[in-house]
Amino acid sequence: MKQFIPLTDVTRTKNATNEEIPLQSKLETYEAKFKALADQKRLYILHLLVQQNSSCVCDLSELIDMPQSKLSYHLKILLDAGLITKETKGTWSYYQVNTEEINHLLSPELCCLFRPSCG
Amino acid sequence: MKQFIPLTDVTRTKNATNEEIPLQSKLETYEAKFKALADQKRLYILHLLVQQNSSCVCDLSELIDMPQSKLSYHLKILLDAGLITKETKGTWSYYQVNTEEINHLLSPELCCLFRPSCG
DNA sequence: ACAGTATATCAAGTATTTTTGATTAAAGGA
DNA sequence: TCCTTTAATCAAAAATACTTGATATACTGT
Repeated sequence: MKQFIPLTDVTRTKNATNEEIPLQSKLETYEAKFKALADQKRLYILHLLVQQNSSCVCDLSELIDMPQSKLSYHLKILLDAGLITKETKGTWSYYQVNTEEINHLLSPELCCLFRPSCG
Repeated sequence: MKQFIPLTDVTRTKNATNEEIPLQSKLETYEAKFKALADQKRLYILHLLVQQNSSCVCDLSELIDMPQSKLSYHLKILLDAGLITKETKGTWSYYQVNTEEINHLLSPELCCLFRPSCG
């Protein structure tokens, strides 16, 4: 599995050990993040997750009317891209939007789509 | 071909005729835009375009070392998503980044990747 | 221990996207 | 006019991504 690199580390242009991050690896990271966003179903999952604040797969599965295996597949893509986080409690997996990451990536007006209050 | 809808019309939540834009059609628009960004080659093309300010296909083709037909294919995807604009002069097609659209879509720090000066 | 629930993963099939090389059309210059 | 350049499009092949249904694992409650 591809390792999740936080956006802050990419936009800063230098990583923790003060080395320049080459353009190529920046583009790879962005590609993965935009790929994760490049799907209506996943955008809708993000939208639902924000409104629920935190939700397990089975609850989401009913909200979005999507078979469990399909939902897990899409959640994994969002997770690997660092756009959501996962916390496991017993057999349940609770997913949450990684707001900080979304804010680093998207414009304020677009982030709005992923906030509880506004449309 | 899918019609380009400016982001402003989507984030405003109402269109010109004051009708609510349903979530579904917003998500469709975003999906198209993120799909266009979800590719290393296209991100690099955007990056080059910003630095050149304006460039024709043949010049870009040398900069990026990519066959012409492939480049035209990717440029069309960016164009259809409204992320770049095209101006034809004789046999030449000059492409340019649609800065306004990029600014509406991406965070200020990310937009930085698509500005002449910074990284 | 047993039955039931939650979720991840797998393999196969399907669909979509990308690449490639060729062709076409339109414009410029000798 | 004829040759060259520019760039869009096309069709086929190759590569990716998504869907589906089944299976496996781990936990819950009785």
